[in-house]
Amino acid sequence: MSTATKNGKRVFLQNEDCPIRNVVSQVGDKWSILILFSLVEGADRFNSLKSRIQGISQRMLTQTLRDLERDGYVNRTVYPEVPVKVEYKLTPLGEGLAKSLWNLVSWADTHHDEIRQARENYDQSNR
Amino acid sequence: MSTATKNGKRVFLQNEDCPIRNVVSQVGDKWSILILFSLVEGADRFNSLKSRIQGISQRMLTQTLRDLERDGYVNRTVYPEVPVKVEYKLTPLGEGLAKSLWNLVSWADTHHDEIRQARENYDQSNR
DNA sequence: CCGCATCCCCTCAGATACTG
DNA sequence: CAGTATCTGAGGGGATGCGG
Repeated sequence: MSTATKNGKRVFLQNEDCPIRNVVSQVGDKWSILILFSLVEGADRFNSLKSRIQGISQRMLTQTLRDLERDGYVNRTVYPEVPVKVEYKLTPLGEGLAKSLWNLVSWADTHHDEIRQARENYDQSNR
Repeated sequence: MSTATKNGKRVFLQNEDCPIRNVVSQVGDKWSILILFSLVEGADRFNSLKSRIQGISQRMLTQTLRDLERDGYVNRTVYPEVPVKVEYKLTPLGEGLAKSLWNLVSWADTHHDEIRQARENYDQSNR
């Protein structure tokens, strides 16, 4: 895991190739997970995605899709019709990622109230 | 999941309280996961964490620990010795989060090469 | 030992306008 | 329809110096 050990404790290496960072830093941004989970239900087109992911700008949708494509999570297919149609689809790698994210998402869903409660308590104590 | 449905497709709401965003935006930052996984092995002190997480600055370690504490993932205990000793420890909530992140991390580890390969291919094609 | 305060750069991301 | 280009403000995060 790009880790070493030092007096019995795991040390996380800073280096370029830490898999945790390489994956999480991509997936952890503001939009990637939402796009990923939108595409789990099947291929979809640019503007359809845009309307399903509320609040995303055209710019960020384009950019995030490019990044996801670059990492091999998403395939982009252009259908040269008029007007143009572009479809985005998860690759097997992308489906694997989404699957391994599912735990996290359902955990987040279950414990959401608990977290919000903790935040309130903390903010009240420290003001 | 803070989602609705529109002609058979899931729509992700933009609103304040999307659990996915609330959890992922915290955990998805540059350092949180590394700290979380460092603490899975047991409570630890500030400077020990600092030396285990290579490249983290004092500022970001402090700040990220505060955020994790605020969300209820981490407990902070001050031992008024001389010099002071401060210990950080996962709460049950934090342990639950770490556990649900484990899938993702091990997936990342397994597919790291595949992703790097995809990146290289993409970068070569688009230059 | 464990922080907080300050300064400062650089990237992220929204708004807007324009193309094939 | 599916983008690209440009401008801009907000904030993430490093470096450094001080304080209990």
